[in-house]
Amino acid sequence: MATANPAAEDTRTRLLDTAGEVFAESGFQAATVREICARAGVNLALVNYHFGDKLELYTEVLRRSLVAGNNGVLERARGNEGEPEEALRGLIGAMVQRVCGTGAQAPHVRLMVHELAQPTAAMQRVIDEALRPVYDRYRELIAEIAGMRAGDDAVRLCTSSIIGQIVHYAHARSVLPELWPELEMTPERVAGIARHIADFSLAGIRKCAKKAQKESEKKKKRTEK
Amino acid sequence: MATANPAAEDTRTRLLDTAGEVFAESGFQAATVREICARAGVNLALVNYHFGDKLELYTEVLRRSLVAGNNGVLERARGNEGEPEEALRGLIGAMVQRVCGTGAQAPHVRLMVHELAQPTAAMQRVIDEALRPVYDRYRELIAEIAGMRAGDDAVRLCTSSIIGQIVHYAHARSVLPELWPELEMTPERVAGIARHIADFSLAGIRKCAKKAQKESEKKKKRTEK
DNA sequence: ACATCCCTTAAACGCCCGTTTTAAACTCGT
DNA sequence: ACGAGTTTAAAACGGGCGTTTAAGGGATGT
Repeated sequence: MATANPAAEDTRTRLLDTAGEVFAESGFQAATVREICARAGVNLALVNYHFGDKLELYTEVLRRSLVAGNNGVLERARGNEGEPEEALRGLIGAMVQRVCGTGAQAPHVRLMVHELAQPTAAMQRVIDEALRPVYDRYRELIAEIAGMRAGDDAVRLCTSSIIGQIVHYAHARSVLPELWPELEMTPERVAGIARHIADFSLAGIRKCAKKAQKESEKKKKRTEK
Repeated sequence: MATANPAAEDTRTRLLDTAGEVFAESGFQAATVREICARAGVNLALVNYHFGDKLELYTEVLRRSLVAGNNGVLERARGNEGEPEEALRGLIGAMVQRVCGTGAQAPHVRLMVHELAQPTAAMQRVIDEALRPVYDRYRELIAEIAGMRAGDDAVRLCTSSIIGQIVHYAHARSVLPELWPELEMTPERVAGIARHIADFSLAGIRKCAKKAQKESEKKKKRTEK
């Protein structure tokens, strides 16, 4: 056995990259092995030779995408320990940049959009490796800012509110140009969107915190009576 | 010609209803004519007899869904003219109920989710009849609340924030039970989600309004100098 | 009663899919 | 230099899809 053909790794990688693009465009079901191989400039049988079948190719694409996708998002928020508001801003900024970006990161997000619309067997892995860590990190930060516990319903609602605002730009990508024709995703615009979501959400979180405080005071009074 | 066979209308309707369910589950591409006919208990060829082909069946399903879907959403917000905040709360409540509802309205939303993930030729109709009216109504209300114009970027950002929060519950439907296992979509819970989004967003909108006011004052000062 | 027309049925067609097979080309240890 | 082992190429296979076709009911108007 021993040394593999040096071209083989190239072909395998090229196949993975191209598959990532095609799966990102069409989703797992609608993407075809023929399309992937044609675009990669490799033979049709290579998918089965290198990966066994279409599903394993997809799984490998998704695995690589998850590894590459999480790099930098959670880390960007780790830097500002002790300043939860700045950490939240950093996390929102990183995610918005990923979601709205038009560069190499776009396939990662579009893969997720398809996976959410039509989950495959790989969904559980996506949840555990990509979604839950981010979701939990948001809850931590929001709980700290609002002075609540990460398990509180109010914290979870705020978390959904923030994530919803961000991923909306991924899901609405195909219709936003119709509803907001002037919108162009320049770096400044992306930063502006992130700033808006952070400001908007911090105001919302503080409102939730006040509301919860009032209610707990009411409860206190009630028990005192 | 005159009187059509009464059974014909039945099968046509049954086909439409079943197709709505199947398309909502799988999307246009992944749904199969055979599955639809089998579930409806009708012959395979009837899709082509009654509708011509799969795409026209889908278009008709979508058309009916759009008609049924818009009924009540915008109307519920029309009642409170002159009180934009209450109108906004009503609009958010109606949309959340539709998105989170588990009843007959669920297919409508899921159709949209699939259409967004993988747009078909019917996308333009979806935008014009379902999305733009709601989007514009949000902009009107937000502009009124914030004291801005509906065309302002800040208003559009707030609109995306609100819509994003709401439709998040549609897109995340397949993963939310994993991330928030205790969540059950009881009517009270749905109402609570709507209330949260309204409170959260009104706080965000007011923050945006303040920010815009400060900036316009700064500009004023700058021009005075 | 019969002819008419709309509706339904069952079977088949052609196409594209994922996958497999067969043979040719290439690489590398000896 | 050469043959064993590995990688590529091309064609074909079986299956599921949307769609079509040709024939079979069944109520209706005369």
